[in-house]
Amino acid sequence: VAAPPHNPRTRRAPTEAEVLDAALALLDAGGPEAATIRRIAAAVDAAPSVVYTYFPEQAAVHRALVERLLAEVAEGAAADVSDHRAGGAPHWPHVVEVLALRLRERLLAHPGAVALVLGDDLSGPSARALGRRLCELMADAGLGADARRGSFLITTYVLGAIALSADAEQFRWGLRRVLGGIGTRN
Amino acid sequence: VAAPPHNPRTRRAPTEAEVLDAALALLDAGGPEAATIRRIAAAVDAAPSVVYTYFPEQAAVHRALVERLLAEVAEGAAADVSDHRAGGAPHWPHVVEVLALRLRERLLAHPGAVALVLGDDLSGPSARALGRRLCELMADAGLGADARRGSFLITTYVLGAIALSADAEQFRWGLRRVLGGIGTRN
DNA sequence: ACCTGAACACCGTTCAAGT
DNA sequence: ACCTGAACACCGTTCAAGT
Repeated sequence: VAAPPHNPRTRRAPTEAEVLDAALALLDAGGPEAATIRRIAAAVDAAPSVVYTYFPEQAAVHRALVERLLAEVAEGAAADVSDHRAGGAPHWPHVVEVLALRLRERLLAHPGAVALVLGDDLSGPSARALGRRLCELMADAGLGADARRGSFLITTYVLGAIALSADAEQFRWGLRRVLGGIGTRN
Repeated sequence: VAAPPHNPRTRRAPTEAEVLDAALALLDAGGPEAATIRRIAAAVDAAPSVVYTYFPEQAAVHRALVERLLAEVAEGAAADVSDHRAGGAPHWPHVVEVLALRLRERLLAHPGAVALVLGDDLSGPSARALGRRLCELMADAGLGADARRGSFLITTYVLGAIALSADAEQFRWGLRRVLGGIGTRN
């Protein structure tokens, strides 16, 4: 019942989301070097050049994948932080810990994407939103001028630990020490 | 006065060190994607396959480059640590700080190699030697069973900061907080 | 026995040629 | 006007053919 695959008139052009879905599936199945433009195109049953309909170069596909992965984390973060501000207010280190664990979990679900995130300049909307949330938390914690540095330190630690494949226990231990170090007056 | 380049009898086969020199030069000049097996071979005026005389695959060239870069740092570290143990003994955080700054400096001299180090599993001799030195320092500091975790945390921070292009001031600030966090009883 | 370079199976990216 | 797929300039890797 499928349409004849070689007639352009019956073949619907793939969506940007379909292209990204295919890229992520290839990334999960075969790591970063499997998520080739040509294979992405083949996965959506199209010519290689269709990818260029949405992305000017391969790096743009990578950026879009990073954005997609960080978007969920950023949304969750927004909710957590406003909960924190409104309600009973657990200690800020706990909120950061939840955030960090969520980010790690999200990335470990797509190990092939780790290299992409590490290579990213984190200038996308979701990366910026995450950084902003962290900054707010640090500022609320009374770090003042050091809030920016503190949030950068946390980001550094979380991504470094993921790059070095820290296990869950090591990750928690290090995170707590980092948070302790930030909280201590120098 | 140069020998005719196309006569194999007068063309000396390149050394492993010459191959690595060429690879590092290409890495410095054009980033990771410029250090191609074919371009490395061309730089030493040979056929692509000469690289396979010394390295079974491209990843082995990358590992060798990481090893070469870390070797200097590891040697310096050995000297610093034994100084620390023998002499007037500055605080261990100071020794770690020197070590961390040296590693950062060494890697920043070859920005193209940063991705290689982050992708490496740090199982080479120099990486292990560095890890051992850090562990000794942590153990001397009285961390006991946490020495291993502490040294891993430091490595995580240093590599993470390099990956995220932290500037010198941010690097020092974060490093001191990390060291402070390790030093504090939980 | 050894080393080469041509060959193979891929890449990312572009753009003339068809509809 | 639009989209395709052939073409271009590269890759990493292998191995028959020469010395």
